[in-house]
Amino acid sequence: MTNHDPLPLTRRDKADLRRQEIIEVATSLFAQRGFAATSTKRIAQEVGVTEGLIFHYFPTKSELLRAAARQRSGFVGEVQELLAEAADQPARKVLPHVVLGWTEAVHRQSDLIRMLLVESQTNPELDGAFRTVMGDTVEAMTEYLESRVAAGELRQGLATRTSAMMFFSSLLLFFLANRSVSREQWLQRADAFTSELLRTWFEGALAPTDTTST
Amino acid sequence: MTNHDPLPLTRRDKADLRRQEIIEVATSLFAQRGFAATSTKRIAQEVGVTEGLIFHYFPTKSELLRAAARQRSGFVGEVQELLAEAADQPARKVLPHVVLGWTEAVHRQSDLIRMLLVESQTNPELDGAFRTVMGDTVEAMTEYLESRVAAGELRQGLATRTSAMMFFSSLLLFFLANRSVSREQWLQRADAFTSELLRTWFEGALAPTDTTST
DNA sequence: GTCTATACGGAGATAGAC
DNA sequence: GTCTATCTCCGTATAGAC
Repeated sequence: MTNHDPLPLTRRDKADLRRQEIIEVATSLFAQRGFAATSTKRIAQEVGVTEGLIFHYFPTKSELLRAAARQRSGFVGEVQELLAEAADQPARKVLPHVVLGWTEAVHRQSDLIRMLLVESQTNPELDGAFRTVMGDTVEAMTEYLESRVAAGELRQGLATRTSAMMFFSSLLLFFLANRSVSREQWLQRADAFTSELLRTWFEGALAPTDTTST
Repeated sequence: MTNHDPLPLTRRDKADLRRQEIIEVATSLFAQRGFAATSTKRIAQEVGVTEGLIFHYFPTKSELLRAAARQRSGFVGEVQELLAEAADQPARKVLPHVVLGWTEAVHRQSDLIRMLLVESQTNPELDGAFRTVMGDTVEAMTEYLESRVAAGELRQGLATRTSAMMFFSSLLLFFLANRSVSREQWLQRADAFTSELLRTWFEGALAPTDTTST
């Protein structure tokens, strides 16, 4: 039993893999068609197993949704890591990289994000999950911005949390608005959008008060 | 027929009213529970009629969704009006009012907005409706901002469309994040959020380059 | 215009063999 | 762990009386 097989796939391992596989397929379908509009039969077909097996792993369809929503840790971890690397570095230098990295993280976890966003609007249980993702992400960014205010790079009295929310919101809607474009187009637009967003945020929208007139 | 009754409720009028009533109830339920999770029976109950009558007015449930999505004109008109009033006036003066007005418009049409946002993610037909709302709104704001650049109030080379998207995104997510708070709390937060957002956008995040040192 | 009655299919879920 | 078979209910939609 506990000997080291060449192919170390115990029954338990196989079960875990299948479980994970079901969760991933379900997440993808929930994101594309919505939870209520996705039948357990369809999930089973896509996985390549019988409907009964779905209920072997998950007592109810709702339980499967909950399990799918619990994957969120991946995304939050990714964005926090990006900010951890940036700590103590000047915003002008690292934010372009961080913000673009966020956008890519959203893109990579697009199924999960869309499922959370959509289902959280109608499902009180997922509401918490979405709020956590948003809250943790915004919190991490807020702290970084605060540190740059303290370092003197950013303005005293800057609305750091509101700024963080603004970044999060803009990136999320950018993602929603561009979800159907090709990979290259997407990268190009993401780069243009994030750099314009950052430049505006850094420098402000007002024309310089003309002290050194023409 | 064409005479002027004291109570001018023709059969046609009554039918139109009922139709409208069904659309409104449906919009509300679709927003709260999602399209797929809302049964025609439930809609009928809420309206106070029989299920059969729903199908007298709308051939299919999907057709009812389409009809509900077509109400969108109200919201877009409202935001465009706000900007029309603001035309040629300085951004510093009118944008606080405009942005707060947007937020209130979103709030007033919250069912419609949420339904569009959520269902557009899974329904290709509604995708167009949502994009139109977003596109028209962003376009109107972009034009106004351009005019303020031309007037010399805002910076040359300002990313006007990206700025407009930023406003739209931030307001939408503000709305999603605060949909369950009380009316007073909501007004208070909306006021704080929009004024912080605007101040940051106007003035930028960078600390002033210290030419007049201490 | 509105209701009653009903057809029909597909949904989630269970039992039990292998 | 996986499949086959089956149950039950509820969903959308229709027909026809009033």
